[in-house]
Amino acid sequence: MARAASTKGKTRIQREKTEQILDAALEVFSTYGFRGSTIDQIAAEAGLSKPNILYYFDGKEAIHGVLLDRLLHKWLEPLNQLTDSDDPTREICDYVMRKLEMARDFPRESRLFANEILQGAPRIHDQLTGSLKTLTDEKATLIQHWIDKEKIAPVDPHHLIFSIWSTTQHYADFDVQVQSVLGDKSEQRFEIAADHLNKMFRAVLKK
Amino acid sequence: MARAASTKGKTRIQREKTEQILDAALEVFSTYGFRGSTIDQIAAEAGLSKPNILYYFDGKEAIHGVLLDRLLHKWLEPLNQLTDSDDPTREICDYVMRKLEMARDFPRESRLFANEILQGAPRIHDQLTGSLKTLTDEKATLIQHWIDKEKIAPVDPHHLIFSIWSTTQHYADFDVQVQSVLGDKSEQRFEIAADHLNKMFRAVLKK
DNA sequence: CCGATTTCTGACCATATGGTCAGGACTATG
DNA sequence: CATAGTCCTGACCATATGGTCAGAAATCGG
Repeated sequence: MARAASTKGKTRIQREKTEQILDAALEVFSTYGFRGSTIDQIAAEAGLSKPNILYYFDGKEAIHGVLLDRLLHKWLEPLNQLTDSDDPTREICDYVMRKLEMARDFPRESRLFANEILQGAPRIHDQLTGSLKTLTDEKATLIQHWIDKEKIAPVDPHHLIFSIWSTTQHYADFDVQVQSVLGDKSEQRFEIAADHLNKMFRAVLKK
Repeated sequence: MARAASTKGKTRIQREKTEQILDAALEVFSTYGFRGSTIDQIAAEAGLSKPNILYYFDGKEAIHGVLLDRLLHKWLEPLNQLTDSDDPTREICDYVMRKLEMARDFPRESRLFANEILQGAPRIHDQLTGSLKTLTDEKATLIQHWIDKEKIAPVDPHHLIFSIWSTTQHYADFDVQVQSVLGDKSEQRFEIAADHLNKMFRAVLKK
């Protein structure tokens, strides 16, 4: 256990440096994945020395673990907000917009998650089959209710959710590709994406 | 230059071993990304010694390069097949199905590509802004023609293509997550995905 | 079956990397 | 301003990793 980490967030310096390190680590891990990242890179990004990093955290794995914990919480939040409503289409489209905003505002978190999943999710497999599955099943049931009440068109709820996840996260995870293909029209990519996805999911859900 | 690579694919052994190495490398690189993979891993996967690997290839980078070259060719193929037709909706849905089949049959290639893009596409940036952009622009123009002729509903062609890419590749790149969430219903995931995506894109394109 | 060529290996090297540690520098507090 | 505790560093270590090389082993053509 790193000397400082145990008494978590006690002093001002501890709080500041911890955040500084986590921010740098997010930058590095989200780009190169866990195995492709080095403590030296994180140290350089944070403007600290390697031993200083290891003064605050037990090691590379520990830093990564904290980031994943925070991430998963943040990740489930938008879906959590999906609740029953008189206007299910609007409710679902609002969810799509929240996810797209996350892709725009927190692309590093999205890429960290993508990297982890791509590599087989060795460190978050339990959460995937646990809290993520539970929440997804719950919301899929809600969507099925809407279908049963004939408020939206019949769609497979789980795969609808997959489509929402994939289309929105694409703008974070594959941003390099999106910008390359769009060229000079890249600037407004999120506005146009919002319009497009809104249209698309409305069409899918329309009875 | 590796002694064998220069006289490319001359002898039988060279052809066999080269393929053996590339297959092992695809397995490793697609899982751990370029920086996270080691020659030792590739050697172990291929059942060869490290120096033997380096007898056939100039180094880690060279192996990765060959894989990316092959990948990009394979990647552009399904989109290439998108041509003018009396039934644009069917034409586009066929493309969606081809992409989904690729996600199912060549998940390693999809993940290799995803890893490369996630890490900022340092090695294929030129192809992204070159051949990929050219082809995508061309097909976007075709789609725009269909819209102008009022054969399909008005959609942003580029973002429609992004939606196709993301929804289909999701089943390869995020397969661990998909299976975790679906649980025991994972078995038929590709059949249900095909049905769902078919419905979805038909709804989007319907006038 | 013999010499020439190709294929393969163990031993080795330089560097990178995760991590440790003794002790010095700094800071908050009485 | 003394000092107890916190914070930080240079030097160091063990292992991992990309890559090399001399020569052994296998293969091939005649």
